[in-house]
Amino acid sequence: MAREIPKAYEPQEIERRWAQAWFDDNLYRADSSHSGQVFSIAIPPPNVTGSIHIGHMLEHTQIDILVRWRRMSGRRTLWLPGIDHAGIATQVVVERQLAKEGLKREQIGRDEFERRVWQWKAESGGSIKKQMIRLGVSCDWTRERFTLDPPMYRAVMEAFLRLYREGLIYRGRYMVNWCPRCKTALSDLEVVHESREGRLWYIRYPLAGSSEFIVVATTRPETMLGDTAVAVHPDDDRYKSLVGKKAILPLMNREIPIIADDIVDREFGTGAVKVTPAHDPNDFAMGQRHKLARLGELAEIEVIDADARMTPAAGPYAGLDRFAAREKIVEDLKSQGLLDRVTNYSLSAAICDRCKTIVEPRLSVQWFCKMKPLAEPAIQVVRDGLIPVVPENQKKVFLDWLTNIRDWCISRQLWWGHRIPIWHCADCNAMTPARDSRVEIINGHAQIASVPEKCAKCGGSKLTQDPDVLDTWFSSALWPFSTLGWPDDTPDLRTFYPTSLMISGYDILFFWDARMVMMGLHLMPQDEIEQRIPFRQLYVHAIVRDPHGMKMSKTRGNVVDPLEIIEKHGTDALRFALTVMAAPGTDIALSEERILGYRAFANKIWNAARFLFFNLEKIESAGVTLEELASPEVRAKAPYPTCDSLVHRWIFSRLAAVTNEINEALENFRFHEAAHVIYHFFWGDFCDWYIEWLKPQLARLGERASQDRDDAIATWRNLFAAFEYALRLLHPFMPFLTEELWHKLPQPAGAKSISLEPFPLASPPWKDVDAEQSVQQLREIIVAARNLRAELKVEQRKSVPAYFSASDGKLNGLVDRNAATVKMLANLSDLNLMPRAKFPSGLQVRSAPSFDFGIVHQETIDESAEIAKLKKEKDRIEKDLESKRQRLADQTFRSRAPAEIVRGLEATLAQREIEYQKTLDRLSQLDK
RNA sequence: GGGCGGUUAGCUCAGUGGUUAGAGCGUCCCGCUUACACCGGGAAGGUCCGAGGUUCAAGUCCUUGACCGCCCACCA
Repeated sequence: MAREIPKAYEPQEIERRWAQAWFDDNLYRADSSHSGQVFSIAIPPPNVTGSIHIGHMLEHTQIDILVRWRRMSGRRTLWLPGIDHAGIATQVVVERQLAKEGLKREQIGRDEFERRVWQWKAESGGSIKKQMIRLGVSCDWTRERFTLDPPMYRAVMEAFLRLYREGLIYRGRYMVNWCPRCKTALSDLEVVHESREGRLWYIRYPLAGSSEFIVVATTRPETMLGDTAVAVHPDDDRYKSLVGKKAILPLMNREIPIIADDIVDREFGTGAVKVTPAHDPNDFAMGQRHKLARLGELAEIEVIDADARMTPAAGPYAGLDRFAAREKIVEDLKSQGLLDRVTNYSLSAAICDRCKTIVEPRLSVQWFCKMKPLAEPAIQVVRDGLIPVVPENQKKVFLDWLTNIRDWCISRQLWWGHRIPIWHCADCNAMTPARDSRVEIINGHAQIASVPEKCAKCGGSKLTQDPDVLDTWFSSALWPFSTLGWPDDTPDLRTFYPTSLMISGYDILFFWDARMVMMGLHLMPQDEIEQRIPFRQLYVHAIVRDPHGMKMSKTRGNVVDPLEIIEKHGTDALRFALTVMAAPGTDIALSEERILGYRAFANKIWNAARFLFFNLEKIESAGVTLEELASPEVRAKAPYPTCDSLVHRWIFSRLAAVTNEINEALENFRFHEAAHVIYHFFWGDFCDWYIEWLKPQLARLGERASQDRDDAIATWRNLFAAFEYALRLLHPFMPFLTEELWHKLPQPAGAKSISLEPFPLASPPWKDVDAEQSVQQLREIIVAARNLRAELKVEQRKSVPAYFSASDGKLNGLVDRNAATVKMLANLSDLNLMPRAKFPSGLQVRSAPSFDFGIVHQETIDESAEIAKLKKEKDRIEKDLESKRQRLADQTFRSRAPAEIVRGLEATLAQREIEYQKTLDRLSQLDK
């Protein structure tokens, strides 16, 4: 048994050692072959390209706390880890690598490109896993998943094929968000809007056969080349007469109709709008409505291509970049006198979430998932509380989004991802799906196996697979069940689905959480809807901000790297800091000072342990072994009675209370409360009071008298038992520290980890109101004594005599019985109990409603300051008394408020009156 | 345009209608008492953003205003 422990807690080596041990031992492997209550959770899989950031740290900390707590509480617990292939992000990384070699992916081809990505993954993709292991997350690593692994690939194929056959996935030419840099379509969610200063150009469109103009306002003059109409509101008197007439499109000299449509806002600009069906979603819809197709091929004129360059249809501007074209067009309009005016206009720019390039609305052929039918059941389960959402206001956000949901563009023009299992016929253009979802492994990687042999429509054999891959979030949506073996009916799926809980950030509520609910409900086979939901609860956590509440960002330079912090202060300290600040629904302002504070907390506990072991030599020289004091069997029978057991009754009563508070807080995701409770218990109750109070008793071990000796042994046993019990309470929050210390205590043979020990659950029978009250009163008296000493500038080490007067005999008896402790903790040489009236003269006295406490004052006190202070106190009490008396005099209050409240107020008033009187007494003493 | 948060001590934040509103850090005073200076003891510091209202009782509930932040939206 290692008795010597270092003076300061140095977490680095200890944490690394335990993290590795937990991983190597497969300590958190979940068993699906037994019955019993289950707690399961699927990790929000970090991106394979990523590195652990502070958001992961928060998320993993919260999950790990709950997982450790549930596991210790006896649930069969699974936390399933995994990594996401992260389509665009990963592809970008490898493309950059290629660029360094002067290559583009098109040059090396799809197969070679995919090979390169896999190679990259093999080399660098493991770092995030290593980091997670280092964090000590209690995942079941035997069940680790990667979204492109064969079983997952197959699940994605299965989901796609089913939805396709049901008509919920379709292909078509629609307006999508197009990123000209990533060269792929994006879903609406992957486009973010940023407010930017822009311009509004007013352009004159000459009316055909007239010298008049109609002026339109636009933020995007370059699109005018693709205009096929001008639209006005049908009720707009200014333009009514023009509807049905033609305008001449400047620069292109094309005749376009003037149409009327309700969507036009009469207030905006001139009330006349140019219509560009190929480059604006509204205009596209208008084009459809007005069947501009009757104009033949001019209906949707694409003037901007996939690279955001002007197409041949842009005439003289062909080949120019979209923004260069804009400038030139404005120039040309100006020189032709067709630019009416330009105003400043603040607009919201649509930009690619990944690369921040301005996104282009673009017509293209894409795959879509029909959302309305999927959203309805999801709305139902959330609305009806089958999946409670915490904090609850997120529920509304969730439901609003689902209610207004639009179809989801699921195809991406990338090479890294799950390839769409559909084949196109070269002869008749019909589509033929894979025959089933089976996958085969080619070059070590999954790929669809059941390739169709001939076209389902014409029987032709010239089939080519659709080149697109699926949005990464499509596979994410299946995560809670694809990771458990779906579509097969596996023991894991039967045991752990629905998962117990989903914890994720509010930033991916729509990206991920909502889609998991929809897919789970639609694809899982069970009849009962509550068996199909992907998780039984949804906890939405906040984001971590910098010390001033600013969002962390690379450009601001205020990003903190959790791994750096961990190296400096330890994982436990960071975990605790994040936890104690994590009130549901509010963001966290994380500062290094705060982390330092919890590093100090870890050190405090470390040193409490150190104290326990410090005296072992003395103990052993007295012939007592550590096992006798702290073996599991001995601990189990605590608390042990002693001849003066007040403080023991008190600490165990506190433990009982704290146990209930922590369990209840965790039950309700009130992480900050739970952490707060254990913090103050350990530091305040256990270290500051319990240990300090016990010190003299512990020292009595060497004494000959058998009563003292027995008492000392009982005291030691209680101390160890309380400490070990508290370590278990703390373990989910500070896993490393508690594991290390727990192993320094005697443990049963084969005991592996504190994390597999029971978490204190059922309310232990230790509640002792009398002991809590008594210790509270003694604490107040000791604090009053210290307070008075400090005010009188009595030297800290100097022991002085004191006088004490209690308001009642009970308190007097309590102080009498505990005089030794009071004297020790307040450093008093003597404690004389006598009525206030008999206090010797020349004392300085401090008073509380229930007692007076006096010591001889050594120095003259600053009387005027003292008087000022007392007057302030007097005013305060007067105000308080007045308001209380008023309330008590109010008959409505007396008749309507609960009797308990009235009684409480009366009692407080009585106390305050005593305080008031005592304050007046002191004032009159000083004033004379 | 719609919606959601927030405004409480110098700073960052808790606070579940009820008796004298809390924490951490910071500040000030005193202490290296053999667990811990990553410590111990003590102290100062708040008309809970403003205005109305409900209630016996409001930091807490309602209405409204101001300011700050965020999300959503087919804001030419």
